[in-house]
Amino acid sequence: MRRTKIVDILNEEKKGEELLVKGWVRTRRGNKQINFIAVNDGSVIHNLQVVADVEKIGEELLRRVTTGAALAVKGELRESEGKGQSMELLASEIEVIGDCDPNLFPLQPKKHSLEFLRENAHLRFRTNTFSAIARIRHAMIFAVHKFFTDNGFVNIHTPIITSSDAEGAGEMFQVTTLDLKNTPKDDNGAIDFSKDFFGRAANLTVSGQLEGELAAMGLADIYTFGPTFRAENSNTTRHLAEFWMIEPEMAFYDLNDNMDLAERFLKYLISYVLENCTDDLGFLSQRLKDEEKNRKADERSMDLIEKLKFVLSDDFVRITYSEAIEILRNSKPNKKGKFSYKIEGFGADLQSEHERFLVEKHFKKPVILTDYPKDIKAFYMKLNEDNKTVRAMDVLFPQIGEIIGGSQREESYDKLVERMDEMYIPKEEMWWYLDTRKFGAVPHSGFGLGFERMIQFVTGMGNIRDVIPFPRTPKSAEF
RNA sequence: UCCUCAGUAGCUCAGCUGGUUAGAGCGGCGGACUGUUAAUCCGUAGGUCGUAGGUUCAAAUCCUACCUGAGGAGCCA
Repeated sequence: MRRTKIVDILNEEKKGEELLVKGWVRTRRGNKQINFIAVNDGSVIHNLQVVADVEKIGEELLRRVTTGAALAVKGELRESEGKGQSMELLASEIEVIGDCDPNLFPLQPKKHSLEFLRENAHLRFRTNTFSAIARIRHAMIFAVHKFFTDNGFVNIHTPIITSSDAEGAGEMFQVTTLDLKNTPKDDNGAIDFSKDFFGRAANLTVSGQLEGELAAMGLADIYTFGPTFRAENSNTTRHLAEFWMIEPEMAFYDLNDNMDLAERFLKYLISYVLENCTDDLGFLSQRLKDEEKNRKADERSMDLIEKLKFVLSDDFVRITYSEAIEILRNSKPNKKGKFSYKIEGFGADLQSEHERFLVEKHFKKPVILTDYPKDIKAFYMKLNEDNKTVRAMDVLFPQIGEIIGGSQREESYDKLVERMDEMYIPKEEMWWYLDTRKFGAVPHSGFGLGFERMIQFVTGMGNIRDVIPFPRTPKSAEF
């Protein structure tokens, strides 16, 4: 007999059928005559209630039906006599596939803290919250590929190991096969990487952008979707040392085209999840509501699903950095000295408190900031005519902050070289990048979306370590 | 990396202005209950009070260092 997934039982008319169900026990309760077993098989957030006649199934076997144990249950699907569910499986036969010692199994049929579950990341797929997040994460992975495929983009696998250390996106993890206890030295006493595996120093990538640009200069519209590594000692709820990034790069796109695509892309992902992950979103939404009960009324945030629909319904606000500075300079908190960092005028780097003010208080919707001062942005961004600002764009979301960073790229060879000199970027190593500005250079643009931050927004999870199965952060690489 | 807070039973936490034998709820186990929904009721076991040092007649409680975790900041996605 073939096993039926619980998701299919709930979605299809199977009343009266003899079925085989396999899954893990969430809870068992009952009395001497009858037991109720909540079984979950990961296919859907809902459990299937298995009804076991104690005499028929046997007390001995039911004793082994503990929270966490794996079962195979044969029985007839029928309408439930109880109230909490419409269907239930009346067991004719139960097999314990895998026992689970209730004294040792860490997960109990009760609420656990997210911190505790993080320490038990190997088992947290058994919980409602994490199975919901995992299914939503999967749906979004699919939606990313679908969006770009439908729009004629080509997916490019950019290298995970790179030898370029000029990308400037952050501290890098070194990759080496040298014996760390006995590293070869050159004449100056420095480590001689010519003896290393690649014949040069190598790192884990911090961004696929530069290679993505190469591909866009032939395929026109490409995107990458891969792991990215930052060795920054960042200890926050929105940073990981290993995270997944989506980086589209488009030839013939200017900054406006870039913003249009970014907005359309984000809205597509949200609407895809709204349409396809109704049950899981509903669960997470309720979870947040329960959590918010402990908070003061004015600190409570919008319902998760409402919040997602709200983002879809409005255009994102698009303003320049200079306009944002003016708004902030004249804002109440700035005048009253409520900001930790006072805004005086052009040139200031926006702090999270300022971004949050713009998004959550002033506009109350996602904001795209453009045309930042060149001094606080990367070398490859296209210089504006004012010679002061660059065609950068940051998409700011409530709670998350910067979810997308992008720009129109500098396509002029001379200007790019000038910027690299100003910022001490070694040109020799970047000959291949500069080549694209020599041979048929065209205006082009792109952006990077932190995938986990997007999942945070969609699931409402406060800590980024809870939206990736096995988070890598400073001092933490368990599992 | 900086600031703040926390670390006591399997989990969530109380005890902390030093003073008998360290508590509760949940979970586990045993029992009761003819349909339960985080079932309910009765009983029961379970602790090197994060680690190391110090102060004291006496430390879960005070001090120092370290480790771990959380929140915020910076860096960014």
